[in-house]
Amino acid sequence: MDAFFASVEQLTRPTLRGRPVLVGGLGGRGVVAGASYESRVYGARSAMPMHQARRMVGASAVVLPPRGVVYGVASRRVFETVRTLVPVLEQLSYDEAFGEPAELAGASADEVDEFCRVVKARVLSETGLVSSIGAGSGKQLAKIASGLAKPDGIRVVRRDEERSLLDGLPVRRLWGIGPVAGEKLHRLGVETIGAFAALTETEAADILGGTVGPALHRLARGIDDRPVAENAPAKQISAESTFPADLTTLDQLREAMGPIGEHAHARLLKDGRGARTVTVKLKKSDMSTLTRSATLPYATTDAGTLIATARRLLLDPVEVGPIRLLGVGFSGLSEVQQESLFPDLDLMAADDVAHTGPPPTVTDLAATPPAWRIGDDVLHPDYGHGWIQGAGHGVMTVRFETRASGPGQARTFPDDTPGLDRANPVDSLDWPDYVAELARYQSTP
DNA sequence: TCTGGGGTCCTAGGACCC
DNA sequence: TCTGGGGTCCTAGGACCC
Repeated sequence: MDAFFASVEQLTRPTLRGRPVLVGGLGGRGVVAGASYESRVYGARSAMPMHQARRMVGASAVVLPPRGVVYGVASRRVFETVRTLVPVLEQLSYDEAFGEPAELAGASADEVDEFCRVVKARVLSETGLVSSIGAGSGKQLAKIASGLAKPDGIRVVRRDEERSLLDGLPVRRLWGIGPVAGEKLHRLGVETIGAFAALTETEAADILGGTVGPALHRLARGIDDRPVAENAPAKQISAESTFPADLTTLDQLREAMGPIGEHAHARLLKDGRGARTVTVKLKKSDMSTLTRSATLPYATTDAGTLIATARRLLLDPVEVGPIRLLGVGFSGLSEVQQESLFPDLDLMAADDVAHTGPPPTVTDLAATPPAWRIGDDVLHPDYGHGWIQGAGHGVMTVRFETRASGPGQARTFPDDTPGLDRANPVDSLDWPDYVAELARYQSTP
């Protein structure tokens, strides 16, 4: 998908179409998670510090916090659509997947191109989102081709052009060569995939390690017979959070562990499996990370056990230095049987919880409801679904629009306007059946 | 005002077992 | 009476991906 997060924002908030949109953390330590093509013109890119991207784009930048649930639903719809044409998909992320449609075995480049056209058109008509498709003899080439196809394109790499295409590309374009490997190769004067391919396998192994080196060397030579396979179940479930300012005491870390541990635990419950190993991750102010882990004798879904284990693993900032990020991970995931050896004790414990309730969380203790923030979805009894364009000084500006409404009007209200309520962000993606029907009718030749 | 959050895979040392 | 080899599990760190 092209500029996926930003494109979903532009789809569901039509006023943003044609404008430089940046999606990501708004705080001082946020980075860009999605940049629309209009913002890329100014040099903004994913993973760039948000303040830097905002400065590059200037006053016209629209900066929005990520709406993960909306992207999740959009992503599901995209791949459900693709699956009708390519049943086996290997999903790489929210917005990218490999497929190897059986009917294209032995097909000509023109036939592959035509197939891609059908997929792209189907994704657009079903979801309203623009995609790019790359095709080649293996996953590495398909991936490179899809990068070349962007935006809104198709690129089919024929066998007889593989070598010349690969040879000229910077070695960093090889999937698996990151900043460290790229720098190692640069120091040795190896700048292109062709130059890397020209090394011996032994040299590749010496530079990049005995496993990774030869594997990447084969890819650089265009040898890529890795299968396309459905994703395996997750091996690890984690949550982490970067603090607005570094934490300097163990007490602060212990307190911060609550919501982060609960977040990770909620996702574990959603997965349905239990975890045996708890890992705590601490990122220091110099960006280096420390991890500590502990393995329990059995897998569990119990929040108390898992979070208490995580708390025991914390290190004291007085000893290790200020901490900017805390993370908790659960691994060693397996089905856990619900039957207990001690049902009576469990009943008593459940009774306990019923009487005392769960311990209060940080959010419970905040007396006031969370304030309206830029990007929030709202519902007004007369004007319908909208999003907050600006907030502060006791007033807020809401633009009433969704994917279905087209560009809408902005109105300004006092913060405490009765009837103005939080809305389900996913509703902004709604596309009434009759509109979809009409779109299909109009696109039929 | 530097650098998010959620993942996978690899390496390497040590414990432990046969 | 000084010491092999293979295997698994656990822990910690790091590269890389989107």
